[in-house]
Amino acid sequence: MNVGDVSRRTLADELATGVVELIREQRLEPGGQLDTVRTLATRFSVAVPTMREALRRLEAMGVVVLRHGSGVYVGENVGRSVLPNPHSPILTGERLIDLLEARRTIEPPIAAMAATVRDPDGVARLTETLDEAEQCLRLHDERLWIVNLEFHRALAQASGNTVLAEVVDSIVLVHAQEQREILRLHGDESEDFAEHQRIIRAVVDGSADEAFGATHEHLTNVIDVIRARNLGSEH
Amino acid sequence: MNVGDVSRRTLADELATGVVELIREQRLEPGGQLDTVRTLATRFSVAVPTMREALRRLEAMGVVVLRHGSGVYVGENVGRSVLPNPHSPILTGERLIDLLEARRTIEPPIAAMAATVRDPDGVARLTETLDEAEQCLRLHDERLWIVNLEFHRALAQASGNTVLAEVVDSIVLVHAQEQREILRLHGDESEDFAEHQRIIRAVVDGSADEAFGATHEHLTNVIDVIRARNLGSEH
DNA sequence: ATCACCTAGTGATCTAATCAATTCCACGCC
DNA sequence: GGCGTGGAATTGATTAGATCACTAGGTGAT
Repeated sequence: MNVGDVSRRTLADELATGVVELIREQRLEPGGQLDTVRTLATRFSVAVPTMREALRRLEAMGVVVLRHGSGVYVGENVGRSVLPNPHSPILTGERLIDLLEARRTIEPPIAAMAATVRDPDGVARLTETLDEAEQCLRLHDERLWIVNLEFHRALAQASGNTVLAEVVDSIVLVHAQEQREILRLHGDESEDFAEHQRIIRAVVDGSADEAFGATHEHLTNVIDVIRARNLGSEH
Repeated sequence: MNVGDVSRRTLADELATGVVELIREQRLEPGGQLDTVRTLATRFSVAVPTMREALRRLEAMGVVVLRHGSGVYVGENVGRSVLPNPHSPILTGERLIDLLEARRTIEPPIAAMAATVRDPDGVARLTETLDEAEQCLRLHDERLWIVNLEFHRALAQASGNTVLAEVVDSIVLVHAQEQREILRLHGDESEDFAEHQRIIRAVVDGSADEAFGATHEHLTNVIDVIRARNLGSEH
């Protein structure tokens, strides 16, 4: 996205924009159904493969979903500003540290906001992920790493700031495998869980400073573990 | 991107992944040329329109660029984790405040990092945007808002953290028009410029606290202006 | 050396057909 | 009457083939 770019746009690009505008005019929400590919092609006076190219663009952004045999639907990302790149390379070394340090920069103030706002739904969702994590711990369920991702996403949503929520969502999801590996390297799931508990308690108590500190400390611990491991693996 | 999603993938989706892997195998950098669409289709044993659909997906992410009459090239976003959604809705009201508050959360620590790191190239680029902004001010060049965007992007890059740089880049670019309107509503370009100057001076001086404070104050000022304007326009 | 023109290569779009998945409806059985 | 199954219709997915539009490189003329 180049602000001053005046290069010629393809028809597929124009059509993608046109479809998004149609979604907006029809006030369709995520999950809502659009016209069929063939009807959209007729509507915009183009061939079906051309409309398909446009829809593939939108599909890549999660703005639409094409269901074989069913139709075209509005995707969850239609209102989003920031997206994860599903083709992002696996982060290692310094890039992985960058990721964690970025999270350590962004997530503590998010936790403080969540403690300040104390939205009942946000808090409920947070507590829910904690319950799920506890169950995974008890049952030695390897889905724990997924539940941990959900915890961080829920925390960001509990901040009440949609842009920050999208940012954390994007970072956490696009590097889900890395997060999985990080939990493995951490080696102490119970301690990780306890740190999440401490963060939630601070949010529930409305203690913004404690929430900030707990989150910062939690992510610092993670960074330290990964740093030590990286140094180890490079000898 | 749903971590646990096991639904059937389309061929276009598989091909998109295949092309990205090819880019990686061939160690192509942004700007590097891939095989032609027809050759790629042959290589992956699919029809040309199917390969085109896959490439449209990748084009939407900025991972490839299709140049009419020339060929297929690797795009700038090939290594990125976080992307702006070019079809994002224009933010207004509370969503716009969310955007600004997100920036106020993320950018002050970024400025502090930039002051700590004090990378010569980063600082040079920052100073460059300041010179450009000064020129725009002097000549009453309306491109000032673009240069201001560049300032914030350069600041994020000067932090040395690639993930944070991508996040700021995404936020700032996807909502470029809103930023333009914000500068207009601000009404005092010279003051805005002076605040940017103060931030850069702090970075150059290696004063992390001052950089943090100056950035925080700058964005708080912007938020206050927009808040007052929003309250005004809703009566 | 530079500019203009032409050709070949390559992306862009179209037409038309067939294949594959989903949904809906009708019929039969319990 | 309700439920289950099968088939038809609808809709997305992919293919094959053709034509159009743009770019890059090479050659010839000035």
